[in-house]
Amino acid sequence: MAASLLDSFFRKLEQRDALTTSEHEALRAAAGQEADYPANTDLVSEGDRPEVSTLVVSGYTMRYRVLSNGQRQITAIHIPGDFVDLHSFVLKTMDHSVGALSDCHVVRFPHSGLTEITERYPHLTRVLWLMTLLDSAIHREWLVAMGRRSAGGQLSHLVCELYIRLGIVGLAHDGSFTLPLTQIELGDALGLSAVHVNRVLQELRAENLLTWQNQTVHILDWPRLQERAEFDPSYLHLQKERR
Amino acid sequence: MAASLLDSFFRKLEQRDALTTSEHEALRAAAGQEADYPANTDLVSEGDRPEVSTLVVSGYTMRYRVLSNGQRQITAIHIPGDFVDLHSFVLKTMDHSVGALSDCHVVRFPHSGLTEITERYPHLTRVLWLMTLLDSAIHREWLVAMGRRSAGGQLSHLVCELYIRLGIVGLAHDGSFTLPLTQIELGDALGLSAVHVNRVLQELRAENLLTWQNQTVHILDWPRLQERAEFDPSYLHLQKERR
DNA sequence: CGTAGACTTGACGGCACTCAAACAAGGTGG
DNA sequence: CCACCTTGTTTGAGTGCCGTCAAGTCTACG
Repeated sequence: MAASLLDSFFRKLEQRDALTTSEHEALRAAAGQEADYPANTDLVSEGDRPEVSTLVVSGYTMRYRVLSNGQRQITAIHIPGDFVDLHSFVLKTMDHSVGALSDCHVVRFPHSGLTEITERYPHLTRVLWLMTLLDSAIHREWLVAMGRRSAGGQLSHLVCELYIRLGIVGLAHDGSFTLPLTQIELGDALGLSAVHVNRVLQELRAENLLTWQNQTVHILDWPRLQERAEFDPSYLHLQKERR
Repeated sequence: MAASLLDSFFRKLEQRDALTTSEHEALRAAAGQEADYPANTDLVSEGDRPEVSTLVVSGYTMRYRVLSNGQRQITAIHIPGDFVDLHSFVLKTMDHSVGALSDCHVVRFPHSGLTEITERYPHLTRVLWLMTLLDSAIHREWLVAMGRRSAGGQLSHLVCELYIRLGIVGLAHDGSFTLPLTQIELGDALGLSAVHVNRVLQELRAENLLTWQNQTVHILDWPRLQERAEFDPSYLHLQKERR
């Protein structure tokens, strides 16, 4: 039998806390319909008031906002096991859009079921809360990177972060992982122009830190890449704790 | 009798949802000791594992991280009525520090009491969750501003945001509010150098958009300032909703 | 084999940084 | 009461990172 739909999600959870059997069951019971989205389509749009929250099963997604002059800023990159809009369960209205970077398979959790979890499973509620706070911690780290790191440091930092996050759900091995981003999209995530992204990438390659071809990243020197990025994974809260 | 300790907090909550009397009571019961912090001291430090979460009663605070080269990035500015580290209740370990920008008075909520709220008051739990998600939404907006707005737009945007947030808790009137930030701190929040902050401020003054003296901001032309910032307050989720 | 999308390279310009010094204001001690 | 110091703001000069514009290359695909 194929891996369960929620496998990546459970791996992400179990990295941070232990769930009971009934909590696992409650989550499985709350899962609703599945859906597919081709690359470059929106899963949710700014202004929407979703009645469901969407968990990525496979594929890469992003949160983004577009300014009136057409400029775009990507504020988060999501991977399998991530809820892309769990916050809409509480915030109600989407203040940004979520788009598919690659073809995606997702499963939807009706808000009614999530409400029920908050009524009956306080610990599980805190763990779901935790999932949204991890996103928040990543936002903060991106702010630090954008505001105070060089372009090369910022890009290195993003690679380090994704390598760790993908490793947790089994999508990174031996320094390699898939990353279906064009250089334009990368620029939109880093707040840089595509041209400059290209040049910075070349620098990192020249320093023998990594290669990046065919949507595949190979990290050649993990310790030196971490140094380059001043990467400290504390903000990903990888320890198991009783929440 | 003076205004209650939790007044600003309740105003912030009531802006987004209606609380029952017993929910109000539960929050009041969860409040613990009060404390004072002089300006330029830390309320919480990176790496701490607080047993309490801190609500600002009066004064301004910030969240920040310092890089190895001494550069600092401020990732959030907090005002009265804000929890500065409610997320530590769930995340357990602080991945950044919280400092006082001015003299502050705070009240602490032991995590044990918050746990109890999550066990007995599901709706109130969702409202507390909401408070952390508002911070998250602000983080995203800062990311957009840093990545894709001009320095002048970014600074204008911050002023607009603070004006609205301070208005909710009654600390902004007729376009004016107190903001105890030096230009260095402002630069650390915007990801700019202090020198450049100074020049951008002069531009905004020259455009007759605002004045900024003695830690006091006067907005001279709110509509034009909003335009300059492309400010859309949707991300502050000001509507009252049943959460 | 032609086209579209992504990547790459070059020239040039400007926004924002650094370094440095001058100015303003408040606080302190002689 | 006034030197003196500290902190914050302002101004100037020079530099550089990064953006824009434009063109050319490479690859996938029909």
